[in-house]
Amino acid sequence: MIDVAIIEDDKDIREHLVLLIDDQPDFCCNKSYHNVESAIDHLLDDPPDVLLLDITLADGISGIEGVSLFVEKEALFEIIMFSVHQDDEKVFDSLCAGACGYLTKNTPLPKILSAIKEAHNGGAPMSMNIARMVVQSFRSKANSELSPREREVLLELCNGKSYKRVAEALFISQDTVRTHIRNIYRKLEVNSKAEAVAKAFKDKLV
Amino acid sequence: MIDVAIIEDDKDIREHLVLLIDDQPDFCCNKSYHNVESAIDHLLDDPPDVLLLDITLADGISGIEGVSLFVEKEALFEIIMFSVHQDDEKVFDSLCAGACGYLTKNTPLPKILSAIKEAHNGGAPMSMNIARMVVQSFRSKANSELSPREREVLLELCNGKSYKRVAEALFISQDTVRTHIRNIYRKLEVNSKAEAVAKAFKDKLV
DNA sequence: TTTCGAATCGCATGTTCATGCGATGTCAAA
DNA sequence: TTTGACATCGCATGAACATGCGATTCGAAA
Repeated sequence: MIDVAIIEDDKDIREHLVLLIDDQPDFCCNKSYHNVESAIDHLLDDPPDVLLLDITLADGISGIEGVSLFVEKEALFEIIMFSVHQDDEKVFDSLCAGACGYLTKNTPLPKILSAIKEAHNGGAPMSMNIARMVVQSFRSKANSELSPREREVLLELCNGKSYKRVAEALFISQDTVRTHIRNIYRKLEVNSKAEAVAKAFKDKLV
Repeated sequence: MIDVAIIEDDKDIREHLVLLIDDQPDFCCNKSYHNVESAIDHLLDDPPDVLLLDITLADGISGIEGVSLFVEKEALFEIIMFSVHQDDEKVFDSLCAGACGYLTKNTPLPKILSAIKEAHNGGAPMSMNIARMVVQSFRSKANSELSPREREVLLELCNGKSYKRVAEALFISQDTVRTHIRNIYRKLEVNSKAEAVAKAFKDKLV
């Protein structure tokens, strides 16, 4: 028996979902709220197993801020975001904040139910295209304008090494390190170590 | 009708899978190989829709290197990794290389089939705990030992700004920037901009 | 066979940075 | 009401870095 809570500002959707979910044999759903403010104390006191959380709440705390709040307070339940949006930003912000899943609102009931089960069993249910976005975000750009040796040098920089220590690590002179870094800067269009390191992380060269 | 190819070094598993998948109404599976080397030319010439790729191949090119190869050659099919392993490294390396999904070998046939469908329809099928690992990897550590102002300064550093430009951006003197950075270094236990930036990215403070 | 990128090394100069030691004012918590 | 964290500012010095202009060698591609 999975105890499901819902925060959703649209009354129709909310009540509809509550009825449908509560009607299922293995689910119960008797905690529903129209915003985070009215839910938070209650949900912390009497935690459900899984929370379905709308992102776009009418006013006050947004769904994403809500996730952060629950995580800060060390809430015990899993949070699945429920949203019409599928912009990168909302998705990644939700997951960074601590949601374990993300469903778009067009998800049919059976999928919602299996997502809730999955979240409760330690999974990370996501709508198909959301999952693809998430996986895509890992793909490294493998910036191949850098030579192999330059990539090695950049990697050392990303580990915080000074010219001297890079030289030691790669068994070359500091002057050679200097030359490689010069070329790296030209190719990456930067002109400081910090910028090079930042670019390396942003472009997933590491 | 989804055309499935398999690279798997264990003869029993391979032949078993081929038979099971090919037997399904909406699937065909007549491309199976025991390693990447013997598959690559054929799969590039006559691409399937989806490739199930074992990670731990007996010898030669590993499954992960295989993904990189196919991606380099701009192969047209989706790749689902198929592995007994669920170490972070193998999973993330696979996705970084360009796989769109990751199944553990204990996955029952119906799940394998729906994963293949999902991959073919633009999804990113993953075993439950793999998906959770992937989602967890987004969670920001929100290192709160830094003060708000220090976080702002660090953010500017991550954008590659010099002390002077940070000072301009935050409307404070260079000396104040220096002080903040001093404190950031102490708290993050680093002693250079590059290290601080690297740590900021690694710890997802940005 | 010549050209070109990659990798190696050297030197010199000016800039930026790291770090030591100060200081003041505010605001909240103890 | 005193402590302590935060934010602000200042100065001085040595170390690290950025960048300019060289150079040689090697191997692959043209």
